[in-house]
Amino acid sequence: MTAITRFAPSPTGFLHIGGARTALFNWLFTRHHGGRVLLRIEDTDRERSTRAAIDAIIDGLDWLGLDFDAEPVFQSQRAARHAAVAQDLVAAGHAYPCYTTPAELQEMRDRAKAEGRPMRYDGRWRDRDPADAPAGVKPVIRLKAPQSGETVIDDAVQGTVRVGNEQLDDMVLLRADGTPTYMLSVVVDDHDMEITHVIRGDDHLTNAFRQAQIYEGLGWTRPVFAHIPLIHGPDGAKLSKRHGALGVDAYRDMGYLPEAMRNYLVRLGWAHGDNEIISTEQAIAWFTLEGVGRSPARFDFDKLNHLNAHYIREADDGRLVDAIKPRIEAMLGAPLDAARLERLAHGMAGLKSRARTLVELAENALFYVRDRPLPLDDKAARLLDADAIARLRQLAAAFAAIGSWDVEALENAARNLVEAQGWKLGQIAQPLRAALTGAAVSPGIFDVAQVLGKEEVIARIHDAEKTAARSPAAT
RNA sequence: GUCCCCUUCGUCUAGAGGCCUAGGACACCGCCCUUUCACGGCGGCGACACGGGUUCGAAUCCCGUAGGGGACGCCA
Repeated sequence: MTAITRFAPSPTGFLHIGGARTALFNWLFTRHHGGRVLLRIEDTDRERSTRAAIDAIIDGLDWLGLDFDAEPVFQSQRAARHAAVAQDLVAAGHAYPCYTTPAELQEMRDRAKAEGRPMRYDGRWRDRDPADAPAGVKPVIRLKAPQSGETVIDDAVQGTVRVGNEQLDDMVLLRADGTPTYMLSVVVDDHDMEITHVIRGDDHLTNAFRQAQIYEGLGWTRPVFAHIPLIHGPDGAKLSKRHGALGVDAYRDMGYLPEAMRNYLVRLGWAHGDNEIISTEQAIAWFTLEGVGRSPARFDFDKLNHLNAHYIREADDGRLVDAIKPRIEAMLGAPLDAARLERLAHGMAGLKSRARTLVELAENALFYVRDRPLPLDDKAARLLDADAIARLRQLAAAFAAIGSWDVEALENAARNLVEAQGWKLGQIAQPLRAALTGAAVSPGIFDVAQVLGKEEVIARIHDAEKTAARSPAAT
């Protein structure tokens, strides 16, 4: 099968997580079946569409690693084509000018509301002679929709969905000012772009009925529709700014890796057996519409974090250093020199199994590149009591005597000292950790010492002695 | 209100009539590993919304009920 799909956001805000998933599904689907994914910017609402939003969306898609097979189509530039199609429909007798005034429409709306039924245009100009047109009123063009029978959609995700045609009315195709409405634009663009599969959020499911009627009037064959469930917030309601409705750029800033994001998003509403860790290649190989669920899913940061931690562990050390460099420089307020970057690279193996996000990774890595003397957190300060300092002094002497500065030598030196003195390893390992990292938690302390180098280790131990002397830690 | 859709552990889900005393993952709780914290390993807690059918047999099929969501514009 050759598939042509499209992702069609309206640029009235950032690319939110639901849109990102819709884009992902379209992308996966076409990459799986072979074909093309297109991007169409639905910017016909010139009031609300902004260049900044367009850039944010394209930028977000790019970060997620979703590429398109052609330059984006801007819907606003196709208005003339849309209007021409509407006129064709009028000529063919499938649409007609309607001179109903806003006041009359309001009247219909009020009556509908009073009678407890949805507002439906009553078709008063449907078969009326345009010669009756009141002077000075610009008409809208409405579709002459079927009034009986039903419209049926065979949705690839939702199954067969049907609605009685009496539920639908003659929708506006062209506004009084001659501009096309969304319903018309979408149909014409999808047709002209030769879209074979329309994969979009199921908030569009009811629109599909009306669009099907337009296809009908035009005599065009319609694409396969696939309406995927929306992503909901933790409370089960539509994702709003209150919960996770952030732009994908916000997730980038929070330190998520694009591959983690893709893995998380593809598992939201789609499954392939019990597989959880799914590479993009794997997802392409496995992705089909049959695997898409019908019920909405809630966004869950815990699971995203878990996946992100996994992909951080898998990531190349150099890439991670590059990723946290700007974050660390921002925290330090100064650029990192080559020696410090080197330290980060060497320390990365121990760092990356302990971080769920790049933000955490950067924070945990800070001690490697900070200027001496290191600030101590409360727990570290408490670890460095007088006894601990005394032990550390002996440890420093043992370290100073080490010839080959490797992890094994460091650990042996420490263990020998512990044994000779009848201590427990923790009695020097924890104070050493406090002295070298300023915290009670860190990667393996001999690894840290190895990465820091002999000179720095001895110096940091001396710093700790001085600090402790200045303000004796409570016991 | 009307129409449409949805309903398996707290969350994401597997399940397409017997393989289900319902499986996996996240989270949570233990234990192991261990100098700390992670990682990893092992184990635990925990769900078929409810009520009727159909069937020898239902999480799976049908009908109701309840709950949730979405759509009802000369917005997209």
